[in-house]
Amino acid sequence: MQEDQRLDRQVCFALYAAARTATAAYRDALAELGLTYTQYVTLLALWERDGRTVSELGTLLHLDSGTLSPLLKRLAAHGVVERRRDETDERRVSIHLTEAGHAMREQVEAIQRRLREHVDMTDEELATLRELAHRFTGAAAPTPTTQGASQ
Amino acid sequence: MQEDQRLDRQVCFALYAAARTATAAYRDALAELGLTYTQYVTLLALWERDGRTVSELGTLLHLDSGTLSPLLKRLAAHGVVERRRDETDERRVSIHLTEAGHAMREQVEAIQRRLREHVDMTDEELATLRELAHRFTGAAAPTPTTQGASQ
DNA sequence: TGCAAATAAATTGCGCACAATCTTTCTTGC
DNA sequence: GCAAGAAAGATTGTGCGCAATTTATTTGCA
Repeated sequence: MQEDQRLDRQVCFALYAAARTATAAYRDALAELGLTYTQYVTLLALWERDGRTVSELGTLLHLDSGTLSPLLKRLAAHGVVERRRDETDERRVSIHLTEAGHAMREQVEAIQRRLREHVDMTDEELATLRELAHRFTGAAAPTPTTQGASQ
Repeated sequence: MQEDQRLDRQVCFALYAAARTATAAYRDALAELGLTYTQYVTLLALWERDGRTVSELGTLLHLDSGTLSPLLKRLAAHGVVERRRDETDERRVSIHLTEAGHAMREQVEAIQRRLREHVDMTDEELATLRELAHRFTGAAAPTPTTQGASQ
């Protein structure tokens, strides 16, 4: 009866499906470098600025320590990053790229270029998709229960 | 150096973040019904057509039996669906909504309406986002290694 | 100064996602 | 009819993603 309830009308489902398609597209190529998609975006954040704390990465990637702690431990075990206790604040742990971590950047760039070519959409379309997805993230993020559910 | 490598330039990361924001927006409301987001989309698929097999659900939701089998077992344990061995083909298992499963539909509709109101984007913007995300899913889905990586 | 509250990470537990494997049932080619 | 292969679903194992809790450290304030 309610046509708005159909699966193919749902923006959220479209995003859910697209996001998993995106990570799937990276999967095989990243696996050759021994990386998962989330580990890859963590490296993107570190290439942009090295030495971030766990919390900073969490804010940027929208992930908490429950996800990042073991993930960073695996990246460290893999020799890609190094974890350092902050000397001025012993609660903090800063994450630093190793030589191997820096070296991966070029290979990842090649992967990104290859995947971009594989997607049959224009730059404009992808830019619009990115912008709208970004706006959606901002618009839907603050939980509705906190904002106006007291009534 | 490569500005295209920046996190906020990545379409995939925008989708990854937006999808998690979307499921997060549903989380609390669905939790009151005892549902997760993936269980919810499974119900959407069944409300549209009841009695689907595990494979059909898998095709529609882009999920495999490794995800669906335990998920459907939980939905069944929760009294929302019922699993039936197909009599003509004993390999198949068809999933049927229970009375409780049908009854949930209205409450879910209310949740959807409430969340829609909470997102400060126009119908046109959301429609464009949905369409582009859908196209992206189609465009990026066939793995690049299968298509043209033999060179 | 001292102690409660806040903050940063880590840990635990559960539910996806997904690859890989296994079991059961069906189809097929003969 | 029967063996080989395919198909459907379940199982196992790993890595997120997130809530809830725990531990360690720092801050604030009486």
